[in-house]
Amino acid sequence: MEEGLRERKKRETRERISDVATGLFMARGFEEVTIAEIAKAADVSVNTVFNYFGTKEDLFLDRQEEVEDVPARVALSRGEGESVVAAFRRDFLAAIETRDWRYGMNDGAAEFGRIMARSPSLQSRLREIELRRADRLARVLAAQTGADEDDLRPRLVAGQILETAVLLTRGMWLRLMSGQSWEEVRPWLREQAKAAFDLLEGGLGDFGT
Amino acid sequence: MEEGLRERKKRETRERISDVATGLFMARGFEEVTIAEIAKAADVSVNTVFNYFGTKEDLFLDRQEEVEDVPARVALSRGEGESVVAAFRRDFLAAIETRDWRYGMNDGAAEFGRIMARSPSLQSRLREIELRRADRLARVLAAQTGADEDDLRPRLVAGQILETAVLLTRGMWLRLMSGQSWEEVRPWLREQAKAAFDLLEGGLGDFGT
DNA sequence: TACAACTTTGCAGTGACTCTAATTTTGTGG
DNA sequence: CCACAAAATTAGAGTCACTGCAAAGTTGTA
Repeated sequence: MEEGLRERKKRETRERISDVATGLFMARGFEEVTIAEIAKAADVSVNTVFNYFGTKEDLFLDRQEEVEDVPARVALSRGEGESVVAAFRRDFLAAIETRDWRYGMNDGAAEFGRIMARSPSLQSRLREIELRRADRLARVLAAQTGADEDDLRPRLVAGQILETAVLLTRGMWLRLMSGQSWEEVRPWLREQAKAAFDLLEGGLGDFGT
Repeated sequence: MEEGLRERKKRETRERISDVATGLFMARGFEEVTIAEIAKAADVSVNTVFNYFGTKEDLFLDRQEEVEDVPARVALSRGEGESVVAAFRRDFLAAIETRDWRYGMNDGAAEFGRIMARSPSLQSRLREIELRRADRLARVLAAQTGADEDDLRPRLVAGQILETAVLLTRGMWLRLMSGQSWEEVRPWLREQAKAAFDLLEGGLGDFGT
């Protein structure tokens, strides 16, 4: 299937807008940049920006949406007899070693975190994406375990696991943002991830007594 | 300490605005009502509305914010030797029997849920409140267990517990919204709550194998 | 080359929210 | 009871994300 001129132009325009926007956000922060500026810098009209991106937040969180089904895929592709928690533990610990961008561990992480931290609307949008991730994971788990419609457990399991991953990631961001290098953060993250998944696997039990 | 005329008027104005707004939202939905309408109906200027409520969402979620520290208090007031999970299980199961409004189990729950369900911005605001609840609970837990600054576990425990409560509540809302009576929903909620807290207490272990 | 389909644009809104400068209302000291 | 300060309310003008529509431009196709 050839990519015609029309398709190519559309892709290019979309990428140009996204790149220009990201550059401006990085330089000056999310709230401080208006869509009108982005449009002008990308040499398109404001309406064209909205043709490609439904909201301003989408301009920044584009790639997060793309990987909305990552957790569901982790659950689907786990080994025979491997528990769900085990699969996510393995995936997350591997991500630490490879600095997987799907978990926000790539190079720009500190800057990404700084921008997120200063914009409530971006944070809220990210939470939305995480919510959809959890819902999708829950559907996969429900199908795999044959749980019936009324059973909340698949959704609970999905929620617990993703909440764990989110909190680990948030901790990582905070440390990167405070100026620590990735090599300083990595051991902490490894250790906390292990503790977190242990807690998840073994339960909160008598925590706090 | 007397309540002077000024204080009384302020309180009355605030309540009038909040009541008028809630009434309009109930009748026509959140997005469908403008602040200008609310101001006119409450016989104040638009600016006065913003004097009392920072955002439109706050007009509806006023009471939720008031009880932002409920989970922290549950943790603080638990019995000697009682685990955190046990305390929340107890509190939640009790709430089911008394239809505690703090857990959204009061009479207007179905209508409340319907309005929430149709407004993404309200949902996002509620998530924010829940986030702050979890942060506050985490601080209490950290203090109680003497966990050090780097230890994510208190925040993880807080997150897991509140996520559980949120999902139980969401399930309840969905059922109430679909027309089921409270008497039909209650047994389901009891059962699911027990299962949920069991899962939380004992861990996800080999779920999904 | 003509025509249909699609993309981009301009224009005119709407509505939440902000800022500033009046104007009104309330508490207080003489 | 009367000024005067402090606080509350208001009007007015503006910003910005986002929407809807119709006109203009571009691309694929017969």
